[in-house]
Amino acid sequence: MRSAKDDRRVKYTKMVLKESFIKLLSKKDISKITIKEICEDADINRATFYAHYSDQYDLMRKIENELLENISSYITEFAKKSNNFNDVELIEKIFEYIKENAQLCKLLLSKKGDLDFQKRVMMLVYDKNLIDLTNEGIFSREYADYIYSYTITGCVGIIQKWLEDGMDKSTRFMAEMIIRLTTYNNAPK
Amino acid sequence: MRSAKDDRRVKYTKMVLKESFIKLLSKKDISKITIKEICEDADINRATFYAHYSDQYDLMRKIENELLENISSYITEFAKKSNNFNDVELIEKIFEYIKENAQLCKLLLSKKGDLDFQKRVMMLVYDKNLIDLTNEGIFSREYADYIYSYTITGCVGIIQKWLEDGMDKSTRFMAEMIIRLTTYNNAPK
DNA sequence: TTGACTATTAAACACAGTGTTTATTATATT
DNA sequence: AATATAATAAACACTGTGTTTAATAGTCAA
Repeated sequence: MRSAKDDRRVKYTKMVLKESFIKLLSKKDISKITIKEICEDADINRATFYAHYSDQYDLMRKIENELLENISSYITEFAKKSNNFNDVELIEKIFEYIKENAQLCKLLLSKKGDLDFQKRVMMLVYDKNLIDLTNEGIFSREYADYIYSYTITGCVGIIQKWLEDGMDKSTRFMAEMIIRLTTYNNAPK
Repeated sequence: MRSAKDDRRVKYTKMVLKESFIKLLSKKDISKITIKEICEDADINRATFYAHYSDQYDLMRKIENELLENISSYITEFAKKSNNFNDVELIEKIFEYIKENAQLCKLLLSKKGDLDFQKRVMMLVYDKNLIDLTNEGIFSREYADYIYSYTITGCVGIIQKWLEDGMDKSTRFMAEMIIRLTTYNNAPK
């Protein structure tokens, strides 16, 4: 069962292209990065780039999706190993992951990054693991949807600030704060 | 006191360039929009574009700043006219402005827009007019900063959802919800 | 290790858009 | 009406794009 995806050459090509792209992204905005430039840095033929990606934005999107998958399995792994954990610990895991992968995360989760992607990261936690506000009957349906949006984007803002400040607060401090801020008890039925 | 800014020709040039750019932006991503394309649509010489803007991102930034100023004066105007108003009414004004300028606001405030700009819009309200959480002594300084980030970006998320849903909730409904969500009473000193 | 497979390569291509300059024309302001 | 200057058309060299070609080199399964 031979697949191009498993070919060492392909793996190498994609790896170095991603590395060079990230290196460039830390220096300038994606709109100013050219494909020629990425390929020269990676020492990969330009035609080869086009065999895998349509442009720098496509490459970016694929890096984002990979990060998303990595965070997801990181959390799943944690949930499997420890059979007794609470919400704070789970959210702490997210912060730990970000800290361990700070270089990339700083680029993708900063205020210059793509908000839609950042929301998806937050949804990883909230969709699967946290209290469903509607089911608890605290809020009406129409309220719950808005609260969900508020919570998700609010958390994005928190993480951005944490990254901007050089991640000086502990992961535990952050996780506890998030839990506190996202637990509402002051809205009408 | 003659200034190039006041020249009718300049005003016209800038106006049609902005119009064409916004028209294009509603059809495709800014990264796919070329200066040649903008100029052809606006029927303006390309050299003239460069006399005013460095590229499409520069043009975008200037449109954003203008919108920001317009919202700001819209609010100031309201505050001047009515000598008795509360926070809900003030926030309602923001929603009203967005509704009145839906075409542009949908582009700049949507999830594809620039988060940093969107935060600045939210700060217009929060910095000047709403309760200073720290001063009230409810939160410690380090908490207050994070709560501020959470609140600002959270509000961005709410407005995005409102726009995505076709602004079907009333401006009053939205304003009251925002007030309710951004009034915290469950954090430690 | 061999042989089939295929990813990568260098080179070339036409093409589109960039950013700037030049002399000329058109318009605005006082 | 005179002066100032914004906008223009045309041309420029240049950079990057996306694709194609035939040759090369690396990979994997038997």
